[in-house]
Amino acid sequence: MMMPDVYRALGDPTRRRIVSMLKQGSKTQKEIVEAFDISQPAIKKHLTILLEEKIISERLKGKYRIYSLNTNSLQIAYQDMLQYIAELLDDQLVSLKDYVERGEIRDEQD
Amino acid sequence: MMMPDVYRALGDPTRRRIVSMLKQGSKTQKEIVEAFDISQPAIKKHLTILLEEKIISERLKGKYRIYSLNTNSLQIAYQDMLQYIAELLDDQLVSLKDYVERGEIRDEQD
DNA sequence: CCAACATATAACCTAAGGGTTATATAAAAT
DNA sequence: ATTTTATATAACCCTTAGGTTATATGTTGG
Repeated sequence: MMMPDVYRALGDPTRRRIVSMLKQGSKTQKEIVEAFDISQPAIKKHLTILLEEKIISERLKGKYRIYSLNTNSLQIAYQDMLQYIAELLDDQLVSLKDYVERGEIRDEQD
Repeated sequence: MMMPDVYRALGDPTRRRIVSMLKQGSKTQKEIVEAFDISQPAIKKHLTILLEEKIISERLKGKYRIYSLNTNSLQIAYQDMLQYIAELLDDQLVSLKDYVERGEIRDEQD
């Protein structure tokens, strides 16, 4: 089991479309398949990846599989990214300091 | 030339590590290479991709190439992703707004 | 000038990603 | 009980991504 990777999950345009679809509400696999031009197994693979990365969740209803957004994970992903940017900006101040201190004299390394 | 895709740039863990390194300050290619277990050409490829997506920039200093974060672009990149996720979450984002306004996160710069 | 160093580039390998078709399985409908 | 429907799975193809080694190019120090 690996750490959920939102970059992996959302890195593919088809998966982003699926996720966007699910924003409108839960959908069966069949409904999702019909919304795309690609085959059912291909869609299934995308769904599996989204499940693995916890972006969506799945429940059974008879012969149907119903997929919905996992808002919890998305929210966490969102916060992680915000945090990341925040840290970046903070460090940037340090970096500026670093630049001033070390200046252009960078060829005296070893 | 291919479609600029921030997920492409940040989708690879090695590239994210490089970005994290550069958060600490500018580095020569050599310094970056030495921080990883992979070969110089491999690192070079990652740097090229980050350059293409404008996440980093490069300047020459004699025989050295010095890489630094393009803070603005990185920020925009993350904001794009955040925007996407935010749209997915819509109403759920109230608590998040709260979180942001608490001042732990500064998502604007001067 | 020459040797050493930093980087660039070419050629190649392998694994993974995204797609396919064909077929198996499970639930529902007839 | 059979057929239809929804989903799962297997086997395969093609392209790309990420890595390698070997070598060329450019810059600097001795």
